[in-house]
Amino acid sequence: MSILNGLNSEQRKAAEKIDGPLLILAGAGSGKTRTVTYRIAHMVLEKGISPYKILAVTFTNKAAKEMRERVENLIGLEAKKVMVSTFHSFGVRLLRVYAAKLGYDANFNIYDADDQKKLVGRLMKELVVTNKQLTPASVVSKISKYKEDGDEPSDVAKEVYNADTRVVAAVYEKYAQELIKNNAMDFADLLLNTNKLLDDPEVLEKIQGRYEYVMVDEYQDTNNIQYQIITKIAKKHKNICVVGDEDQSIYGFRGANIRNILDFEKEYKDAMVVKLEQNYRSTQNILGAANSIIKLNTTSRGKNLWTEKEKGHLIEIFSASDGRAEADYILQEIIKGKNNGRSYKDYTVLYRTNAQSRVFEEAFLRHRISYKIFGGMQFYQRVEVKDILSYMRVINNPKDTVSLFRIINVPKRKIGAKTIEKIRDFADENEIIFFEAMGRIEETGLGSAVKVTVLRLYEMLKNIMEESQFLTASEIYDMILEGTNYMNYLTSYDEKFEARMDNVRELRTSIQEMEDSEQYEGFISVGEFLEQTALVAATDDLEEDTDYVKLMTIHNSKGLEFPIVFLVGMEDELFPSAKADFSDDDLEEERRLCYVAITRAEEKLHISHASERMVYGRISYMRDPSRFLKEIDDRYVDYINKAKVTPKKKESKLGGLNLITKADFKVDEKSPFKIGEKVTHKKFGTGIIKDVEAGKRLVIRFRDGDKKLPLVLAEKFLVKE
DNA sequence: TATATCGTTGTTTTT
DNA sequence: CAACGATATA
Repeated sequence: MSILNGLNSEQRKAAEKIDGPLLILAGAGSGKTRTVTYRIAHMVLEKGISPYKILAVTFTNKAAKEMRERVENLIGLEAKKVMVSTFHSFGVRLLRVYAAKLGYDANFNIYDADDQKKLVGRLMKELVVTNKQLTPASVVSKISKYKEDGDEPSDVAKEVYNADTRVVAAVYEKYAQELIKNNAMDFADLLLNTNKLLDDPEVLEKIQGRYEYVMVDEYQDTNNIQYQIITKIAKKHKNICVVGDEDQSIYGFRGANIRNILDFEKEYKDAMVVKLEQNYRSTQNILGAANSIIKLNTTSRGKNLWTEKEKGHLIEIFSASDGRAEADYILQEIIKGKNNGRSYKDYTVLYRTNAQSRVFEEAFLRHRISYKIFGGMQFYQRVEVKDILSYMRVINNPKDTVSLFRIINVPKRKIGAKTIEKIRDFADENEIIFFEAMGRIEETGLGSAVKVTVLRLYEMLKNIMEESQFLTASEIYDMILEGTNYMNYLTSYDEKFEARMDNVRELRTSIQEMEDSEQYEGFISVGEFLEQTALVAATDDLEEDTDYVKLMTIHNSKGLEFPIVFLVGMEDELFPSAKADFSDDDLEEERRLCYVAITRAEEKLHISHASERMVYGRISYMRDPSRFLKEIDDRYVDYINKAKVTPKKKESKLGGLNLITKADFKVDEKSPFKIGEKVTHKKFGTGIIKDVEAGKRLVIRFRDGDKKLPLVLAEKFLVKE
């Protein structure tokens, strides 16, 4: 009697295939995690494979934790020996061991988007970047793209495409050097450097030798670097099992390459492919609606999701007059449900952008409905929390100037830009790090008052650093708060200081919780704590049993399921996003996102849209219902208050992108390219020609902005679709 | 060097 | 709208 009897025939087929490449195409709600966990259990219990030899990679900590727990339920404590990890934590773990091979110390800090922006901003200032189009954020995003594609600064420098590229290349090069100097890695580095490490024969051999069986979850969302990492590890034994669903690939903007899953069989000719098509989650109507939308995607391989469940409720579509009315409708539905024996925790609100959470938050607050928002402004990113974390980061890694500059004058110590510059110069001259230069402040020739404050800060930090190995993170937190008198500083920060103080206290609680957890048994080093905070994901702390309404973006909802779902803000230019309006690839990704949203619902799905809504603090009028709404087959939906037909007069929307209108489609006979045509560029991807300037230059709207291309070059680099 | 005030700018989506 | 940066003034 095999443990696999708990699976259906297809799931079982997948779970039994242990050796060689395996592709599991797992439709939404088809028992993917069940299959994978049973597969692991089968390997360990029935095939006698050592759990140490198994590596399972997921995208979020929550998914990793769930997988670990479910394997543990099946095989007990042996489960702890299986390496279940996210890509990023797996990378960090390896990088800590082999940091030196890449010129890093083991205690490197991890930079988030905020830190990246700060550093890039600093470098742009140093390089005197005058182009106002290039903001730190935009440059960071370009650099991240390069990294996701595996392009080094030198690769970018070779491709001297235009002035912008040259500037970005220069910043990128400095940025890369600066990261090493600061002993810090950004998110992309965690993967990129892991991948580099695996080029080292010693490391590769060790990893390949250890992990004979590799599994990857959510394979449709792997980027090119993650693909390389997995390919290298699995190369020796070829026991690679990837699980995914091309219809749920929603992270293209972050470098995810849907081709990884689509081309798996080409890459591994002897791969077994198993399709899981029975859905255990949703009713027939919900599945029908989801299927009617996704079949319009050209990247969909086509699958037939089916269920034994009943037809269930029709999908209710509500047309609200404005955003407020939309929130009220949802509020009423929840109150009604609550009176009929449902709980808050049965309800989830899904939206396209984080900003949309606000109006619901206000409604729920007014009516004392308990709720929790996942994602958005993360706890660890708040100013006051980040301040304390920055102190910890300096203590963990004195080379980290991004953190050091952040806190050097917080609380106010009268250390300004001038002083920092002088200390920096001194540090450069003497080839020491900035922090050590602070300790030798006497030699800098700065004014005596400022010297005293700098030295006092240095000594405080140095003190904690020296003891830090023996101190647990909460003790270090206490020393920082005491040493800086931070709470006192907060009282005069702004009118929200009380909430800020609460957050700082909550940080203490979160350290304490980790410290007390089974994993750490009372001691967590400051480095370990920082690592945790850097790698948390929005829904990692989602608790199924707590009775609150959950609110999150559709992206954050992936992999989760909820009894009753409100899919809100279903309007063109919001969903699909206005920024996805110009290319088919983008539109298809938005459609997949819509598919993900619909398939989260188990019993009932509400979809709503509003004809007016506050956007950027102004009211946007006559908003059209989302085109995706029209794509749902009518037999699955119930319009509970059919929208008033609004006159079709397209005004140019405030803020956001102006859509290309008919008036733009004038024809320039001389040019082989016409306005409105779709073109592909090998670097920028698909775009739409917006303008043909005097027959000389094309303005093309690509995914990451408008580009101007001289006709001569255009003929060389552009391919018409 | 700190603070006050004004103007600009942006918002997809995230490990 | 709100967060952030640039500029002026103490």
